[in-house]
Amino acid sequence: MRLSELLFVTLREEPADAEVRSHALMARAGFIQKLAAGIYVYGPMMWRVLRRIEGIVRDEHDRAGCQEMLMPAMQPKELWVESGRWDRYVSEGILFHFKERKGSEVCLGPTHEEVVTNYVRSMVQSHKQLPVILYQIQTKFRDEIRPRFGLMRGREFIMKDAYSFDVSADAMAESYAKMREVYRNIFTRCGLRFTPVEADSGAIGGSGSEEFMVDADTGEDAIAVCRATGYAANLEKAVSRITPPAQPENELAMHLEDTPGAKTCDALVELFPELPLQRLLKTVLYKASYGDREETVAVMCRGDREINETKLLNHLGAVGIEMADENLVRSATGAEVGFAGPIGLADDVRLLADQSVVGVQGFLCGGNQTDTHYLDVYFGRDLEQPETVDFGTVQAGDLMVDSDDVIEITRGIEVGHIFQLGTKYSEAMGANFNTEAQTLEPMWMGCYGIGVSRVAASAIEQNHDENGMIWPLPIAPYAVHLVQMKAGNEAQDALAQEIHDKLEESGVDVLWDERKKVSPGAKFKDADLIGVPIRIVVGRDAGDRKVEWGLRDGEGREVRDADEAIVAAIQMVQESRR
RNA sequence: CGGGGCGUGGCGCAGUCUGGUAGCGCACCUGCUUUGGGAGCAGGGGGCCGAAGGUUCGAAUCCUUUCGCCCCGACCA
Repeated sequence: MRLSELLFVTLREEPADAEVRSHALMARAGFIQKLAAGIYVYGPMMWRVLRRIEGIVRDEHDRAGCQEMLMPAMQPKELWVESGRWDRYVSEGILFHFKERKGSEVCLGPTHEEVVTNYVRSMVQSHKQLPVILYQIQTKFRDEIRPRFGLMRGREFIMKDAYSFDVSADAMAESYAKMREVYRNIFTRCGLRFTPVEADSGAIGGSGSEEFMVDADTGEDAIAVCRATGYAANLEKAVSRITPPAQPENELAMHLEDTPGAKTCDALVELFPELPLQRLLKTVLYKASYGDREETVAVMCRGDREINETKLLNHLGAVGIEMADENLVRSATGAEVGFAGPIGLADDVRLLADQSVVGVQGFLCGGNQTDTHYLDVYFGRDLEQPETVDFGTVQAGDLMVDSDDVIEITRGIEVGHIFQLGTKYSEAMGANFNTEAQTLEPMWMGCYGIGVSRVAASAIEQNHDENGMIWPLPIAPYAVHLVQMKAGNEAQDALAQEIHDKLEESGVDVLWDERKKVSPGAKFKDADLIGVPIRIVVGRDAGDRKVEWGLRDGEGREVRDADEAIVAAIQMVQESRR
């Protein structure tokens, strides 16, 4: 492709609203253009990248026996009421929905469990038709609370979603295992460094679930990993072991102390410097909602630990939880915010404890009166230890549950998520099949998502330098950037044309910069910015059939014979497709 | 949802406090020169200053309303 014939515009300055590198670079290079918050135009160059990623996704799915299809983006409310998700998605505000002409309500699909289940329940009647795995690549819509980071968290984005249907839990697990392999292959082929992690299944529901995280410091998700054992889990889900603090030297009677203004653990530590932070138990109040009712929940937790709201939410089985506001704290504790404790809470408050309190004795906790705390409190003696569950957030340095290996915390970008849904949707929506024994049973489902546009953004987050993007060859918009120094020079024109033609004939996509009146410096800057992985420069040695060969990441720069360069490029491209 | 900030040629910004009819850099167009890391000179085109209403002889600038965008926060007691 001749660059002079493309709609190709690069900016010297970064757009003011770009926060992460991938966003800034893609915008500068004209790959994307913002239309509204979290909504982007994919330019021709970007679309080439997305199609490459889609190609790999398709190839791996098809190879595993999955079948591609396409479902509507517009979905009737009725389906979502059937699955029971309408109210939750609407109240969380992430569903784009509207009334159509006749007044019935419609949403723009954020995901397609309902539609695919509806489709399959009428298409599949017999166990003989199972298993089946369907997938599609399509634009999804989510009215994110706060879209940001360019393509990383948009309100409209491209997603591949797949759904498996099986006759039993075991068969579902087999499909799931197959898809896990498909995912590993896809991300490996895309040239990404990634970590599969155990995950919480969230609003989609279900049991087993793993996320595929692209390793990146700018990632929105925190991950707990243990190098020794290979354990890796999303922080929402991660579990660990911590050791209880030393027991107090002598047992004193519980008593109330004045702690004026000491509303935080930090303030209390200053007030009682001899007391270790681990022997300070905070009590955090939450408002849990269950759709039809609400409940106030108090959770005790060690002063040096933090509560994991996802674990709490899951344990409670609530639709949502949020930190209690000032008024609720006052009515539950009788005190201002900052003095909540387990003793003397209002009757309707449910008291729980995180496992970090296990073995803590002689501790400090809130007095449920403004400006007071209890000191030297003992479980068993002064109060019953409340129901104790793991509600804690893993911290760097924690130990594995079943070994003495240490856990560390890293960050990643979630590009894929696979779930075992079980029969949640098939039961709710009556997606049943006839068994060999002539009984009717719900299908066992799995669902599997890949953020295609996010894969592109995370590839740049992982591969760039101060000059621009560096695309992994398998997903690069072009494989070879042919930079012609001086357009109009006879020898250069002839050699560049020849290289271009030979590469294209071999199926290698070439971007040929033959722009006139553009200085060599500008051409190099543009080439660096758009990050095509292989670069061949046709310049002053064109008469001798010599070119400069180099990779965008700076490797292997040398003067080569033109024919050698052609062969080398073809070979690299072919290798990258395996 | 709470707080803060910003909307001025395609992009990045100044001008707003102290009203007088819009400017700079990049990009773009024409010509000449230039050609291995964002070339030089000369000439040129393009903006009802987010929108609506108000104050005024006069509004990018002051007042009111509204829309959009960005950032931070959403309280670990």
